[in-house]
Amino acid sequence: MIGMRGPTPPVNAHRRKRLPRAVRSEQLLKLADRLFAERGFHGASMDELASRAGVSKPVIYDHFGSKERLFALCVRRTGEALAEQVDAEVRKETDPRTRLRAGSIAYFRFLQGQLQAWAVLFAEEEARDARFAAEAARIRHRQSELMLELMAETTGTTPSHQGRERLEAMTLAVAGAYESLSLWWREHPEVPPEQLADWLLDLLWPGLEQLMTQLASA
Amino acid sequence: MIGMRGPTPPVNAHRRKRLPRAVRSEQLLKLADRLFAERGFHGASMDELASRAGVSKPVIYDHFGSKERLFALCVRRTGEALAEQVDAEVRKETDPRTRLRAGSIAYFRFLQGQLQAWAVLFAEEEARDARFAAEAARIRHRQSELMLELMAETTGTTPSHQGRERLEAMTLAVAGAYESLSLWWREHPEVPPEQLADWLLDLLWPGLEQLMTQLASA
DNA sequence: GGTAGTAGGCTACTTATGGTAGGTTACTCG
DNA sequence: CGAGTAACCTACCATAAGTAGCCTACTACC
Repeated sequence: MIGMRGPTPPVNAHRRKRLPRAVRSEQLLKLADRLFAERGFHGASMDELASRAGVSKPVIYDHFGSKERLFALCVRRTGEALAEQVDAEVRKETDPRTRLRAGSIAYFRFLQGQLQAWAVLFAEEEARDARFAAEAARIRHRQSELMLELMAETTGTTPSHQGRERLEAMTLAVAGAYESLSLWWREHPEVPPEQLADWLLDLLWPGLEQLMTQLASA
Repeated sequence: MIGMRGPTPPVNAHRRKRLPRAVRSEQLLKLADRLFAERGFHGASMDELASRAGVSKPVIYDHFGSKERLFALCVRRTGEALAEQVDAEVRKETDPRTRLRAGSIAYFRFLQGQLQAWAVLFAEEEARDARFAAEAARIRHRQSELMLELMAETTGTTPSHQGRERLEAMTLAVAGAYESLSLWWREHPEVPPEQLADWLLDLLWPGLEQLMTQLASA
């Protein structure tokens, strides 16, 4: 019967447990997180994910459509978690400079605490393929938006269109600096998050403060 | 004779012109630059490159070994060109702030003038796959090194180990800011390079200047 | 308790493409 | 003018993404 064609008689079918869709999705996402972190995007195969989940490949495709969309989802979830963490810490403070410091520390602590998440985000730079540019950009935009929001709160004004454009550009640039520093950090893990935060504050705060007052009065 | 196996009788072999290795390499690299810029890394196929070059696939593999290495080479070349351009412009000036401005303008002009190169570098973010993390990082490091060198020139001192570590981290962060702003620029191409440079200078110079004096005296 | 309907699952396949084995031909140089 | 080699070819393999088409465990309802 080897090599016979057509619909196959059941062999394994009775062995596995069926799960409700939402549960299966969550399980697959968690396993995918781990797998991508371990092997990177292109190193991870859908077959391996299927095998780890004890499920066949089409199940995964039924849930996520494609490998890219699955990866994008993983990145997005991690990015959201990071943003939430930062947001929460920032809102415990009121003074702008202290807020930036708190947010920075939260940012680096998140990466430190979840090396796995870090890898998924950009440590391995897997997240930065063109196919995920949108997701990578989304993360920077989240940070940028948060900064914009806080700046508006602080200055109590809404900048002009010109000013808003500039602010957006600058907050994205700042987010890029954080991202880049995170990569440097991988080779210098002995530096504590507070140190990184203080370095960045010294570098960026003077310019940021001036920018805020400048655009608030404009 | 359809489907026959074994060594094939010549069919096309006599048609193409043979080129010296170096010339063929250069031709392939240029075509690869264009192809990657058009389709991105994963969208470009070696078969298409071979076909465009009027050559068969093994020729490419003989020259570059693998698709990844070919891509890495393209990225590296473009990065070198960028660095040279920036370096040249910077060295026309002497005042530190003016130098940074000149370098910044050169940086953005390069991207503007060579949209193709931009795409290969990181515009499409293709260059940022894990497999090319090394190349992407190399570009940031080039910019970082240039900054470090210029700072040393300016202050006329060599910082301590501690200071050097911090400086390296900060210059990489700055390079990340440039990179990130470049991505923002893609959606706002009407902003002139000088504007971007001035924005960044206002944001970064106060912190950088202070950093320089601080570490020069330490 | 049986049975229709469906959510959840499976096997086996196709396709696309990176990469290679092994051989042929044009060019160079003694 | 005949080695020897550089440049090149055809035909193939291997891997992994993605799909067609079918099966079956669970639920709801009679």
